[in-house]
Amino acid sequence: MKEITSQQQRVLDCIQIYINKTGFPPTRANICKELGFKSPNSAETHLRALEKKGFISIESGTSRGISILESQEYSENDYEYPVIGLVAAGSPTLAEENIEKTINCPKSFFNSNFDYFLKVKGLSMKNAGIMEDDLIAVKKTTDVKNGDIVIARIDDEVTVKFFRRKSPKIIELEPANEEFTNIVVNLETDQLHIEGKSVGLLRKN
Amino acid sequence: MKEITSQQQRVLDCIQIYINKTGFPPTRANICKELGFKSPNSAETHLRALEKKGFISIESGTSRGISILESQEYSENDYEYPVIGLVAAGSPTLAEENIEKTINCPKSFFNSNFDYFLKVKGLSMKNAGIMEDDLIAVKKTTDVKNGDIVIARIDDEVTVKFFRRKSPKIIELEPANEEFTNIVVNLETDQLHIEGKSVGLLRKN
DNA sequence: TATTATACTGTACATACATTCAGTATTTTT
DNA sequence: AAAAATACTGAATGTATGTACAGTATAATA
Repeated sequence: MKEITSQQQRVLDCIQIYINKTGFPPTRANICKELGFKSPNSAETHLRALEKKGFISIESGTSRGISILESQEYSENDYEYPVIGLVAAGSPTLAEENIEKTINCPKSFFNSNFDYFLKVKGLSMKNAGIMEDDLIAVKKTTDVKNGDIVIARIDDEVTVKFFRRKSPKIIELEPANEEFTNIVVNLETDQLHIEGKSVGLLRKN
Repeated sequence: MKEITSQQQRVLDCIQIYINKTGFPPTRANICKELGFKSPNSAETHLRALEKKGFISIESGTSRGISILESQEYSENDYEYPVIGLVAAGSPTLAEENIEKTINCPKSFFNSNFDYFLKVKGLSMKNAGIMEDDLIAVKKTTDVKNGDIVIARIDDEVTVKFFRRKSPKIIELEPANEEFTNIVVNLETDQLHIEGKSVGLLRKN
């Protein structure tokens, strides 16, 4: 794979974008229109160069016979899920400054849809198999049941715990680690926000 | 989305396969050749039916202007990874009878490439955050280091444990659970097979 | 029973497209 | 200093391709 020029990169991007948008590759004329060229031969020569350098293949005599090689194209069903660091203070928002990186995975990867990955700090849930730096797949919802692993926020403090409703007004957030104690929340005096619940876990080691 | 007929399904599959193979959709003539039709209009009418039922869209006047909607198409970078049940006896082979199901995920999902998912039985590694029914991403290799979580086989018994080399001839397989004891393997008297090592973990809850 | 959908063959044609040839100009490599 | 690569315009051409029209036949639906 030789070096690509900036103009050739523009053409390659144009092809990828066109495929993503339409489902099929562009013609020479399509590329010209997208990039402002006035002759189909402009596209043609760029395509030849890209083919020679191994970025694409061209099926000769075939309309739209371009395919991108070594492709980073992602499927329609995949999605770039943000990974959010579990900061002790503050709501885990999807604001850009909280996104550590993104992970590409199929939308139907876990049994339930989810909205983001939360990177775990600490070992308060270790007996539930949730270890430091594990990524919890979080579905944003307030609809949680007893025994669910929830992402809860009290004032500015965010934690991951089991959800246990003890009475209509008392909720306990239970860790899975003998070294931690239950957090008892009285809904009449304390503000409890359920940010979401865990629908899966991902660990890279 | 109305019901699809078996013949229309054949055409839809043909389109998907063609795209997977070439990178661009087929022409009417291509479909005819693949499926043995003798008139391009055979393909045409099927395409119209598929479009009417919402399976594909057709860009009129555009060569190869077919795109598959609500697509189950998987990207080039995705792969269907087999999920293998950890049966206490026998090597975890990729033979079809051992594959419980498959999971579609990007090839570069974990930090290292891997070959299959292993479904965990028992809690011998619970302190390492590996719980019953978790899926371990296994890379087939015999190149393991101290502290790696390995899939080891002694005779017909397969287990997941930490790998600890105690001396050139003694290897200990260490569980992560107080209720289990180390397995001491003397390479001179016992047959130890390292099937692979864990490069990640996936949990669906 | 009439109508619509399915499932084809076969012919024909306008146009969408790839592709070649002829130029011009700048930059990079040999 | 010559050759090759890059980066275009512009015109021309053969063919690849979508698509309409004319039939035939069977199964499903109203």
